Amino acid sequence: MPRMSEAEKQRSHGRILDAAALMFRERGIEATSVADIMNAAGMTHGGFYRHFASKEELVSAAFSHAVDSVVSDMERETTSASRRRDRQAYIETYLSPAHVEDFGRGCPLAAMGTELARAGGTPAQAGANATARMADLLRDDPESGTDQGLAAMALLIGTVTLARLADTEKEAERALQAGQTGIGLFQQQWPKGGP
Amino acid sequence: MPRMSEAEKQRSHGRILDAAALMFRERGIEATSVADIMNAAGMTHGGFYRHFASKEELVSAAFSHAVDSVVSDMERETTSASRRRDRQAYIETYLSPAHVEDFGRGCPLAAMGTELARAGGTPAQAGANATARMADLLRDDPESGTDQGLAAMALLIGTVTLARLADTEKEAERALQAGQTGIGLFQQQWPKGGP
DNA sequence: TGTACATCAGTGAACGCGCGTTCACTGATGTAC
DNA sequence: TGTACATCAGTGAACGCGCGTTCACTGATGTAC
Repeated sequence: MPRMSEAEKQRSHGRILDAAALMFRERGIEATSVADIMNAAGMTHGGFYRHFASKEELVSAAFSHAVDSVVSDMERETTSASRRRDRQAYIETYLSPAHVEDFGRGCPLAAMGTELARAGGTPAQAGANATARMADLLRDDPESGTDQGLAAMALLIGTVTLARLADTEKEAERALQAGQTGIGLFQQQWPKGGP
Repeated sequence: MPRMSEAEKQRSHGRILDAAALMFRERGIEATSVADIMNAAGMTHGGFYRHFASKEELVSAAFSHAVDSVVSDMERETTSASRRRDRQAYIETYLSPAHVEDFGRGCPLAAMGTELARAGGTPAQAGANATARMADLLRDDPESGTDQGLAAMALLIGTVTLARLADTEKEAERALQAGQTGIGLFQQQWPKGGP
């Protein structure tokens, strides 16, 4: 059957990235094998190394791919009003039971953050970039410091982590509610000053 | 050499638990093998199953052991003044560069939370228990709702997660600073009411 | 208190298995003339 | 436009390796008399 055309190869590449971005978040990096991902992408494992030099390289690429898919829509907004609307919608989705249940399509930092930090190197760097990108989008005002976005990001990640551990839906909802209240406080009461 | 006395066995059991609590946090659960832990505890891997029925059982036990070591001192405090002092000291230590660097002796939820949630079953239940325990200790006032402790816990976990991803010390410090400011807001401005 | 014996904590080889990676192979693609 | 040929995307078997778990074995411990 091989060889495929260049266009076909790029399509394969995209399918690998999509599958990896989903499965790494769903099951974790260590628990997901190269063969698992290639199967999900409709290929056998042997072809993997025509696309990536190693699993570690795929980890960075798939993580950044996942971040793009979550964030790039918001980055395109131009007016401050539409940005604010997007931000509110994002927070609402983030702190929803659906997000708690769906690791695979959820926040890449919440799903992979700790594993990336332990991995160090390129994967951790991709994580640091994502942090900056997402914190900037969550930043509420030019008047509040950049820290406000960072704190909001931290609170969102921590809240979803706790909600995912809860053994009942009710406890998960309580965690989400607490996170929501906290975000509200950050938006209304964060000390002004600093760029 | 075998067989050891009952007292000796209990000491071995403690060493396995200590090693597992350290290594699971340091390297992650999946990345730590039963043999690694037994070696660190000064034994060979074969004896493991005289102590635990499976690796999963050890995960729950070691996690709870880690939580105990972090939390039981605080739970012993009786007066509300000494509790408050302990709480402040705990938060300060939590949001320190030392904690960011030291996975192994740090917060078990920050190190293992996501992995426990994915594991489900007993490990996730142990995580849920720990959440309740720690959130209760972080709760600032009888006047603030229980949610305040939960939000504080979430912010702490998220902050350390982001700080651990940072590629420079300066960025890590910025995350910790943002978390500190957020905690301050929770303590002073959290809406009153609720049990 | 002394003796005979069952128990069982820890050892180290072995089990089947799946991992990340390599490689000879295939045949359609893209290129040179 | 047609032909000859090098390229290389994807296949599937194979590599060495470490995993969680099992097991026959050992000898000190704890127990029964």
